[in-house]
Amino acid sequence: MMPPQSATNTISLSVIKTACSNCNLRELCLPFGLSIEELERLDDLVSTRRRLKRGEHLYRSGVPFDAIYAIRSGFFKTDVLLEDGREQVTGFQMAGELLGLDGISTEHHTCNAVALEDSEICAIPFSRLESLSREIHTLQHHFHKVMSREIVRDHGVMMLLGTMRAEERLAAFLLNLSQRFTARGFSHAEFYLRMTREEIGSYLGLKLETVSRTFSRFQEEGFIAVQQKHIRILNVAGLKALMNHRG
Amino acid sequence: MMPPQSATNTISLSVIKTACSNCNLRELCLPFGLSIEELERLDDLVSTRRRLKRGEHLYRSGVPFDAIYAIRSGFFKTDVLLEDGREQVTGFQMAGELLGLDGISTEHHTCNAVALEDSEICAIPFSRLESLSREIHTLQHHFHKVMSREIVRDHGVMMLLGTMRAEERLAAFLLNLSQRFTARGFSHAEFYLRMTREEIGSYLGLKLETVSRTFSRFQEEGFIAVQQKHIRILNVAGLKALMNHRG
DNA sequence: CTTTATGGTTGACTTGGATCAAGCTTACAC
DNA sequence: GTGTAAGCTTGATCCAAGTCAACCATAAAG
Repeated sequence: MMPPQSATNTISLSVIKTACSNCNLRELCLPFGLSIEELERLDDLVSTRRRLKRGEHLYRSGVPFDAIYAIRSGFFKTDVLLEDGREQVTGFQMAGELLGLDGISTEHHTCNAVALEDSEICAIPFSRLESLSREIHTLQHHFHKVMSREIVRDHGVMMLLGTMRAEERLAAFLLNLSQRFTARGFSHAEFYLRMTREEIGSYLGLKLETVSRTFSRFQEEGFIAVQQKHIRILNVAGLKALMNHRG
Repeated sequence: MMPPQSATNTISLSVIKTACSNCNLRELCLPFGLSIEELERLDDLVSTRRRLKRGEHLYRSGVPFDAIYAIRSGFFKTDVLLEDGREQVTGFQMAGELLGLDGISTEHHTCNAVALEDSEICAIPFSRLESLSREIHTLQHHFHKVMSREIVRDHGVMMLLGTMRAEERLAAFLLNLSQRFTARGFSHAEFYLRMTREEIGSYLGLKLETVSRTFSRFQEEGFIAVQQKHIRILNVAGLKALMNHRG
């Protein structure tokens, strides 16, 4: 499906709806901290919108890089594939988060980004982002913070994969999702998983059976209620306690 | 030990030696791709040098961030600690590589950086780096590439921790070190490990005994010769082959 | 030189999570 | 509706890596 083409009499409304300055995610996304005038300059840059169906790739490993992407709605995974077919999911991204930072390094994307539900993204041409951030200090600094935050997040994943047991990994995963849904105004205690057990397993360095069994165990112990992809967190403290218990 | 204080008659020599423009690591480090004039502007910024003894911290998790650091000589590890004492080594860094990018996000460092041998670093005040990269496009772009490269590296570590077996992890680790030593003009086949088996294990998500046993197995199979921290790689192809064999 | 501490190796045994396998649930295509 | 495929759950078994323990190597301190 193509982005809606505006008829002449509706252009202004459509433009307003597309702009960063009117996006309700702006405090989570790249515009964070910008003034009104600065925001308007960013609007010029973020002109391209694109809708993706569930299962569609936003980009694939190896393709030339020229833009980063802000998620306007929907849910994505990024993954890296080894030659022998093994997959590592490197992250799950939701509204307001940026995709594509991996491509700056070599000017080619180094992972795949796949929509896990129907989604909408804003493309931000990278060379234009660099020019603009040479002019707008706040934008420059915020962009640096976003990249750095990604590095810090990655360290957290390394910690998880390197030192935690299956229960701890899954508890950390659920608490992280919960916290991010909350930041977006959704319930912290109830949500639908957009990814399969296999994708969760790949992200957490576990097999899908282990993910499934661990969910069941959490349910037996009253920490959560699971029904396929529907999760209710019943005992946040319990999940947190799981994580600081032994190595 | 303090950095050498120059007497008046030796200042110019000392300054020349300290400058990026005369640093033999410049093609591996931040100055990559800069013109002579641009390099000289970077020199003004990278004024502070610091020596660290083996075991000394360059920074600690939690301390305010104000500079990133280029390694001029030596060897570092970065690690993250969990409250219960578990450690995850997030990387090993050598000459020409940057440390401290994790601190930009929250304006506080989020990991520890420790010298694994006597080392020397150049401190680059971050706000001045941002100003200068608003003026020098090449510097800005290269800095973005360096941050992005770190993200890509982290994805590689996730792949390693999430999907590889002990043998594959250790082979990947040795090949990575070898390749980085080569890029610095050292032998690709013979080097001293600066870190303990425990630190290797922490980085690779293995226990020190497993690291030790896997080294021994590699030796039995003729891939390497190990004597404590001294490593000779005898069969690069063999190590590479280990990695693409099954999941 | 000897002592001591830190780090490395190796062996015996255990275990958490993988593997293999069967059956179940849900959603969608026809 | 019914059939089918994809995804999830659960059980039985296995094995790679962890744990526990003893001993060895090297380097620094006295």
